[in-house]
Amino acid sequence: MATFRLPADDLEYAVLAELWQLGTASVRELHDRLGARQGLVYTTTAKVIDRLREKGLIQRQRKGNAFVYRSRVAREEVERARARNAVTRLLGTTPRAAVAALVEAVDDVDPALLEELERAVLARRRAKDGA
Amino acid sequence: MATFRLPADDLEYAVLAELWQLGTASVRELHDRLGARQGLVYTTTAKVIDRLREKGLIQRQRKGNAFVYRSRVAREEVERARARNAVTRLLGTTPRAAVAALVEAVDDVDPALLEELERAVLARRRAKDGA
DNA sequence: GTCAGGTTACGACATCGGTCGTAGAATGGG
DNA sequence: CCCATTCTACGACCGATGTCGTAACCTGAC
Repeated sequence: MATFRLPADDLEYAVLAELWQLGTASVRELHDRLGARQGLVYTTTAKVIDRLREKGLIQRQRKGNAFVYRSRVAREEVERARARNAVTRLLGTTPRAAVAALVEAVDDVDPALLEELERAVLARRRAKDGA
Repeated sequence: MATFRLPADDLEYAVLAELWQLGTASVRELHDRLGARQGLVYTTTAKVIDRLREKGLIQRQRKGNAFVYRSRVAREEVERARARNAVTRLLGTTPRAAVAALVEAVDDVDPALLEELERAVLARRRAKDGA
């Protein structure tokens, strides 16, 4: 059975996520925490970080002989955009079937999140009713 | 605010979806329904279809001077894989926050699907309890 | 049999992201 | 002041996908 396209590892996003958590970090730190774990060489991590900077998603500041980076985008906003994007793609053609597949996927990835999902749905509904 | 990467149009998936719906279709038909709507030229649609064939996701059969195509993969299976994939990526780093963003996204894309989502969650939970 | 018109085959180019190598720049120890 | 260490800059390549253009191909009508 042909696998239906495995997307990239999303290293860029991983870097952003790490920056959200750390606040600021040097290439070295990010590499040790991300790139190295995946067997990548230092310059690979550096390149990814640099492309993020080119896109304006992160900023940097000289510190000693290196730079420390910091995210320029709010985590929530990016999460929202990502989710929005993924959901839009997923629900494009067959919304109902896709919703079921979505729930199933969440459960598969981590059963505990199914409850979380239920809570989130209820919360969202409450918010709407209230509004 | 820098947009966080707009993915491809997923023309390949659109073709697959169309084939699931139509059963079989020629390049011409698919192009009129998909490519043309996006302002693409005929050969672009044809190329996309041909790459799908190379990957073994669809098959074809001569009919007159053209080919008619048919999907080789089950819709459910692909939907599942796509959902699985998207959810895995989304929930990668910050599961809880991501779940909330997910629900919000579903609601934004189509409010009616929020109920559908709730139903799906409950159904899934019932299925698990039963199991 | 021939030819016009639709169809297919396929090479080409662009972009994006992952991946690396090399070369050049900055720094700190001696 | 000089060198080794570290870091940055950046060009290069790859695979996937979107996008076309051109050339070859087939078929049906005459």
